[in-house]
Amino acid sequence: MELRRLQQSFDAFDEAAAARLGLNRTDLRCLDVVLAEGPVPAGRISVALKLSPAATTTVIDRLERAGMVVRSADPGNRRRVLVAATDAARSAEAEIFVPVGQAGAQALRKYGPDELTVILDFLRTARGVQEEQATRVRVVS
Amino acid sequence: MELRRLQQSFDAFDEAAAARLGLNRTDLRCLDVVLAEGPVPAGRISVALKLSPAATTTVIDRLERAGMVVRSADPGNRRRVLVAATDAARSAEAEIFVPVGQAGAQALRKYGPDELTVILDFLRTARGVQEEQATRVRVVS
DNA sequence: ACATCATGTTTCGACATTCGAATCTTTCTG
DNA sequence: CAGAAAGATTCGAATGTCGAAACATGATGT
Repeated sequence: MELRRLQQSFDAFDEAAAARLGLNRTDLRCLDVVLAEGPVPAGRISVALKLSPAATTTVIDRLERAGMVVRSADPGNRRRVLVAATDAARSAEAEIFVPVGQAGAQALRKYGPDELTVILDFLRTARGVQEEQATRVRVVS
Repeated sequence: MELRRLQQSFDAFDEAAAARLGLNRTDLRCLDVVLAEGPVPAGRISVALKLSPAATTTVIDRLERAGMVVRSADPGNRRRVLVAATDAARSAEAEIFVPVGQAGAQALRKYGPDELTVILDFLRTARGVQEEQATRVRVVS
């Protein structure tokens, strides 16, 4: 299946990006969340990454040591720790991730509206199949 | 992007499949290779999974202990160890993985030839973009 | 033949990542 | 205002991975 190869190429990109930044894959996913959602509480990262609170703490530790995020107390709730991206993280984003979106958008220009509709429908259909099969497999039959 | 969600759904399926079989994700990928390629030498698994030889040995150990594969000496080259799937593995395949392919094929029936062409072209284009960006990121600039 | 080198896998010790349970602080509730 | 709940961290244990060394087998040159 061609989808398989696409998956592998995503994997290869993530791998390359992580290596470039000197991070592991988990840290990279965490950074992605922080960049996408602005300052987020640690617990939010925990659920987004499906990691235990303990593991999340150490992920944030590593990113902080790498200079990619900073912790700050939430003024409205001092139990919370807010994690925010640093300038270094934003510049990494600009250098590594933004061009991917641009290249992707560029590549899509060759398709007409009808074709884009088909593509979008396909993506949703494929996702539907995967989710359906995942729940089937999860069932304790 | 919708591709992101598709990726996540693949991830969720793999997660569910691994949990169902009581394996970790690496072991599952290994089993996938063995099922797909018939009896394979351990070194082949090592490169397919991008794991060190040492790690590969322990992956095979775990799968063997789980009753999913068996080791046998390659008659033509006794340094080699051939890893083959067991009946238990084939039945797991039939129960978990085969239906995914069937459901996928079924879902594709709603598209006409032209639409399938567009979809295939898109998948290849997307992969091209990802690979291109991966090599860009890998460059030591 | 045979010493030497190359190939393929395994063993061993070390390191990194994750988890569960316990702890600590802050906030909510009766 | 005492006790429970929420949010994050610390600690020790378990798991997965690696590099280097070891081991067995096969290939090569003289």
